[in-house]
Amino acid sequence: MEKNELPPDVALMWRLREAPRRGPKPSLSLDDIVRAAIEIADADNDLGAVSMARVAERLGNSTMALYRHVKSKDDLLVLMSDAAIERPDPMPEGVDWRTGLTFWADNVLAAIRKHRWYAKIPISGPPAGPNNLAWFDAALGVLNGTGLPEEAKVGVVMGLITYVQGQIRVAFDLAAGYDENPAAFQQFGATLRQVADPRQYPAVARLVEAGVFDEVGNFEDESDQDFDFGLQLYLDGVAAYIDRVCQDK
Amino acid sequence: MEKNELPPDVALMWRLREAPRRGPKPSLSLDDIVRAAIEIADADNDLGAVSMARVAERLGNSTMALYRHVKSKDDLLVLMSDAAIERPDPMPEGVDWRTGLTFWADNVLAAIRKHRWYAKIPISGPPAGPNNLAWFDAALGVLNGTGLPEEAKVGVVMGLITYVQGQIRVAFDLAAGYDENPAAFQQFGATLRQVADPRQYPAVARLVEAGVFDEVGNFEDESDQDFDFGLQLYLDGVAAYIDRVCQDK
DNA sequence: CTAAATAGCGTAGCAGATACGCTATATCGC
DNA sequence: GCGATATAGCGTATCTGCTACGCTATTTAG
Repeated sequence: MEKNELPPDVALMWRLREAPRRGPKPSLSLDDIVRAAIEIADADNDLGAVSMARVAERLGNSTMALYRHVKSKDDLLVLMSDAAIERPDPMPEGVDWRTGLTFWADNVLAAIRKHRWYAKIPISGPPAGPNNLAWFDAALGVLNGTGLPEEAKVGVVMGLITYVQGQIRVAFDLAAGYDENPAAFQQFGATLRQVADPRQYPAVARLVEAGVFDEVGNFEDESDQDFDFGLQLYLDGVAAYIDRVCQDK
Repeated sequence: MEKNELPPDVALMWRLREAPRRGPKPSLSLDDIVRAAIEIADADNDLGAVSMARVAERLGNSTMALYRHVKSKDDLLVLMSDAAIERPDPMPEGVDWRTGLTFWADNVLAAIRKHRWYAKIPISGPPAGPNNLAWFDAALGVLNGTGLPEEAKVGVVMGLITYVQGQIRVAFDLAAGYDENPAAFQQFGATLRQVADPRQYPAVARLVEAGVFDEVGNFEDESDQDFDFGLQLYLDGVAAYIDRVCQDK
């Protein structure tokens, strides 16, 4: 298996292009481009604000110059997503797996909260970027002490990733919607009250009756609490699973 | 609280526009438009194929005619997403909560698998469409026999929704990527072998050593298995939670 | 010194969303 | 009935954005 058999986009992500020999010195670097794109997305808090023209403008270059460094805009988005999550914070020494995974999950959310547009980037392939891989590695490493077989570790981590990705999609997309139109959220209880016919939606109607939707607290706090509640339920399940597997040994 | 205080997009979704009095008979209906848009997205298996022009063409109308029925394309997307998930299958009689939630989750996945583009539609507000609400209601209803307080039911269901949304994002986005470029997936193991330096990525390197990425089975089957594994872990956690709460009583 | 490879860029084509205003049509109040 | 009025459909035009193509200048291999 040779180096050149790597798919070109992966090679790009790992910065594995062999140094070119002839031609003018590049005035742009891939890192500059990715950084500029991230800055634009951050500044506007909106992935839609990233256009090739705007990225080029920020770098003082022409639009088409970017295409010497990325194959397409989609390419750039993938590079942005790997760059934006950076690296996980170092895991505290000697923590048990449960503390470690909770730390990890909170860490992911904190990293992505800095770049809310992350949720909007299409996942087009396996997570092959260096930063993504570092996160994956960190989560796996936490399970080293558990005695789970490798396959099982992957399953547990995949489940965790799935849950975290769900939170990213649900909570961050919603947060973007909230910024755009807070009224829709504040009216949600009232809307349901009008629209949730108790015959068709008995369980929802009961919630409305119980006033569950009436107090509108801090949006982010609540979604963090919901996330943590669900996460702990999942980890309870993992704990039971570890007991089960290790008992058999 | 009057009917007219509903946000206009919500009113649209619930088809609550009062019958207009004057003007020509509409030759287009909102339902036609939404149905046509869904058919296009399904046929191309790609949300990007849905353009206002193409939807109009399929209906034999001009592009701009659509704008008499939807405010914007984003509006149309939201309507599509609520319409596409239809209603949940009726819950089998007398099932326990665990069977019920598993049934529900599998049901969601099956419903969305018919419309893979669903994952790409931005969530811009609380899930206020009639079909979405029906799903929410169904999941809540399953927990009726458990004795959990209303707030706790919401938490459990929100966690489940989060996990399911994660699966939708991860698995379905990946499936789309797979269709586009299967090679990237088949090479994934080999790619990691080259790129996963054991010093930087010890846990991943161990997986590679163990050959976890070597056999490439059926993509959808595997992702279903992963989903179910994680789901059962979560439900184990819910079971423990229910025990805890009901013991206190 | 010449050939080859490469960086940047100007132009242009194409697709897509949608604002605006026009025309025809149906209904309301009289 | 009859005008006033609101509404449906649509043609045109504008604006934004991605990117193919080809030119020029630059650098280095041989």
